[in-house]
Amino acid sequence: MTGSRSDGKPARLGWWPEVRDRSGDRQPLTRDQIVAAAIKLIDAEGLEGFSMRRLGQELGAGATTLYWHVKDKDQLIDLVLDEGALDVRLDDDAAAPWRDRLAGLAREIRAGLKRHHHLAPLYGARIPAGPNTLRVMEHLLALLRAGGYDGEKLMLAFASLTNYVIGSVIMDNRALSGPETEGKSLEELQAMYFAILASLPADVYPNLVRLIPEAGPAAIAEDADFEYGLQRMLDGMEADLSHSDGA
Amino acid sequence: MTGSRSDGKPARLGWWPEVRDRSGDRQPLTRDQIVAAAIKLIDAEGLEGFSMRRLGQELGAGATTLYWHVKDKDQLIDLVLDEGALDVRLDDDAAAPWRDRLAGLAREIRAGLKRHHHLAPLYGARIPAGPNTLRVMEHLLALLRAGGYDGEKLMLAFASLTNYVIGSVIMDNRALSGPETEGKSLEELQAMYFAILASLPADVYPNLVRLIPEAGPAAIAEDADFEYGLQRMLDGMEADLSHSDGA
DNA sequence: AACGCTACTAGTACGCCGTGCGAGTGTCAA
DNA sequence: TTGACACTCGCACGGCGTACTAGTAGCGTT
Repeated sequence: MTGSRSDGKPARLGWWPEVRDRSGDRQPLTRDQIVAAAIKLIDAEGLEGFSMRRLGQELGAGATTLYWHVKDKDQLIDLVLDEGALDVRLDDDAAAPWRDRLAGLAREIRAGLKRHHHLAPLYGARIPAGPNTLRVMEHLLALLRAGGYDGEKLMLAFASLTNYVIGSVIMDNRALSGPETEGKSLEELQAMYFAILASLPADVYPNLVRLIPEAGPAAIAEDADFEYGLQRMLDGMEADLSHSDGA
Repeated sequence: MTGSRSDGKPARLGWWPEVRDRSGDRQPLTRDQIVAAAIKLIDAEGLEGFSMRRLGQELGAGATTLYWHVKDKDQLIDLVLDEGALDVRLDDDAAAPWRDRLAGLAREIRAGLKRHHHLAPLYGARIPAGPNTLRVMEHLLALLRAGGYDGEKLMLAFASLTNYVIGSVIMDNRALSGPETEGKSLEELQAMYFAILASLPADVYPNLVRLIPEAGPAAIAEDADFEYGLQRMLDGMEADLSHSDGA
């Protein structure tokens, strides 16, 4: 390998500045590679650690090289959101009861969003209208329609459901203000939050102080609050639909 | 007023470089002033236009002066959130039906959050545990408890409701990705979004294409979607409570 | 074999950003 | 008069997004 002289090329002296042989890694960067690396970087380091320079470094490329494949940091983020957060499997069982299918889809979307939880703050800033997003939206709309939603109410139900799902994801991922929260995990942050609530003056905030101890572990479990609100909203939707049927 | 010589101080020559007389504006900067100016600046220019340098300039102070009053940009943002977004009036009518009081409070919180709509993306990043936030939380908890919520379910209902309210605010304020959205108003952004949906291939996204035309103006009206989901969730909550009562 | 076109890479530089540091300045108590 | 304190601010550092421009590799054409 090194210094072989019979490959048809002139011998090269090791200490002499050679042209770098890049025949091997010459396959150029692709946008997909960049997006994938960005997702990986954000998952690993959070949004703080994500910069164009850093991403280029991660790819073994110059920072400005990325700008040939991508217009903007914003555009890259849109791609990341659509690729990373909205890659949701949509294989629901058409034979199952409508309500269960709807709940399953809502859970699926939530799980997709939570899969890359550092992206959560971005949902509040951008509407990614990419293929994955549109596919999920279309699927949800079709399901709502299958349950009897139509016309004006279809849009209202659609918006309400997405508002709730995204809201629940965002609320799960917020960093507590005040105390130092740098390298803390979500569980640690939650524990800190609970400690603060418990330490409040009980005469001013009687309900806040009692909230966590009274709730017990079941209410604190992952997805418990999401599930409760989801079921209540579905309750209301079913009732509303059957009421409209009767009218 | 100008040049009066009888005030006990030596006469000053107008053209001679005097020590700046700051006895008038010498009242030092306060944290409250800074927070108020930050809110005003963000309201006027959005989060993009908000920087410590810019804020200092707005206050006629050096950028680094702010750091005597405030630890961090992050800390300042926490203060801004608590002051600006959570200053909600909590004067509800205790004689009104429980459900109406709850709906009113939810609307009030939403309206407070929307009052400074550029702050919306920040709700997804920070939990402000300041006095205003805590006051609103306490009030909502008390109201839920008054309706019959208790123990484990109190926390679940509380979280579900706040998830939904905040989710709805955030979703209202997102900028559409893709097209240029720089100086656009929210209405213009919404119109652009609708246009994109309408332009989708109808064979792949049949429901998305029909969504807006079929929904009509009533479904697009401000707060219409929020109100629908809120009512459905309250439906479900009431049903759940009465069911628990009976059991 | 030579040329030119296109796809792609990357260094430099500009104007922002948050903020640590240290040197200042006015006020008031001793 | 002195000294402590409250408060202000310029400077500088390292990092950011990205416009611009000069480059290089590979390929199709001549």
